[in-house]
Amino acid sequence: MKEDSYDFQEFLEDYTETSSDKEIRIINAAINIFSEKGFESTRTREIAERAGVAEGTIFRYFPTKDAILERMVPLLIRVMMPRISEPIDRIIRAHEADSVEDIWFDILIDRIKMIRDNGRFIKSVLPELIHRAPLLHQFQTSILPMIEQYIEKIVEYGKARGELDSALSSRLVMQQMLGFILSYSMFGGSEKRNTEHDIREFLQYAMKGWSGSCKP
Amino acid sequence: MKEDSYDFQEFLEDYTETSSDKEIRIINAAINIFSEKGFESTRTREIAERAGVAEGTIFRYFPTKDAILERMVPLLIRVMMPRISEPIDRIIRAHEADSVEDIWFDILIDRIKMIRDNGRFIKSVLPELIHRAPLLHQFQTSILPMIEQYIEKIVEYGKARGELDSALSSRLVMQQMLGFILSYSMFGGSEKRNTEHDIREFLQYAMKGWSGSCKP
DNA sequence: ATAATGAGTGAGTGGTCACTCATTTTTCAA
DNA sequence: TTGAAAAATGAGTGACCACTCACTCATTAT
Repeated sequence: MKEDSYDFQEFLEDYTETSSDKEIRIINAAINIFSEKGFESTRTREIAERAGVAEGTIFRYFPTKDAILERMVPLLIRVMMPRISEPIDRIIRAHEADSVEDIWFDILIDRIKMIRDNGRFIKSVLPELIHRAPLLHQFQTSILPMIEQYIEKIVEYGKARGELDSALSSRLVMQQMLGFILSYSMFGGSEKRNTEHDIREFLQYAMKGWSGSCKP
Repeated sequence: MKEDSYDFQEFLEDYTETSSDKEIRIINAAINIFSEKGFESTRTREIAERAGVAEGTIFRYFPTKDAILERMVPLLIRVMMPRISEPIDRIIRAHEADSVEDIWFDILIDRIKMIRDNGRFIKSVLPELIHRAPLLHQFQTSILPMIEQYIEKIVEYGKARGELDSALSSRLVMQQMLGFILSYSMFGGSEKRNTEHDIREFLQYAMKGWSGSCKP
């Protein structure tokens, strides 16, 4: 039942514009407890205790308990955005050097690492969005189109290099990539597997299917 | 905010051994409200109202509110089990007739249909398992090995027919299949897409990658 | 030295909610 | 028809919890 606490302190300082130490301590505590027991089962008293502040202090920074969660969503978006755009931008920089397979390898490694590193943060926010349509919508409309757009870029790049079938739709590729990341993070990653090997294996079969030419 | 109610009445009568009409009406109401607002935000009063019974009646059949959820998990397992085993058994019956691709097509069609048909049921139970390790474990240990075992069977069958690469691991196939179903149900299925076409498209590329021989 | 400020506090409050139980209604065997 | 047991009821209850507010006190301004 008892899990260790993770410290997002420094991390949060980079992503919030607040200078208040207390506010960050409150969010930090909330992330940890939400991820353990979920939003509804978490008591504001508990957040205060773990943050080392008085319960009243929470309500100086957040009008309601709900507001803590609402504040986390844009924060999660801000954390994920650069983790999505940076690797793709790396590709554009090293444009002609790499094969599409190598590009995807780097992206998948990075994405699975991100989910592991920020697992607690993601687990504290995402499950609560299921029954909160406005927050879910906020999240989806800022993250999904961005991913879509970047995947499209890579697919076009791969087609231009002749590495991908010209009829291949980027929607299908996105589906496959999201699917792999999802199922790997949910089921595959729990055991001590060799992630790099698993990704290579997945990509070799996927690329063979997606390639225009046939190299057996 | 307001969603229609679905009636699992008949459906539940097949899967519970209870003969009590009231108990089924309570579970039916609980499924609907849990799926709309989540377990913690649901009031027992509300369940009673929608079930058309008094609040006290709930506690004649369930010692606590938690027990309603706990009762749902084996129920969900019982619903999913035959939906997983039946299509595979169909394959074994029509053993030499179909190609692996056609078999998988039927399975994916069936699985995505199942998620759509039982979406409300699944949505009412699964999100609550995230922070309830014992229930999650109960669910995982009864569903996952079964899927694993059946996928393995099909992969062996495909290898024997020479349709699949002999080095292909069934773990990878399961990951891909789960991934497709997950991401399709979460993101792809919301728009009015042609599901059969999408599945065919996915399978054609996947099979091309997984095949031992090379037929361009 | 004194006053003003406001972040911080935590006991208190009003409302909510899961669960109880005394009472009423239904069931059904004799 | 009757009466005893079982089922159903819903007002009541105590515990709990998000949020409030009167007060403290360190810091800054005068």
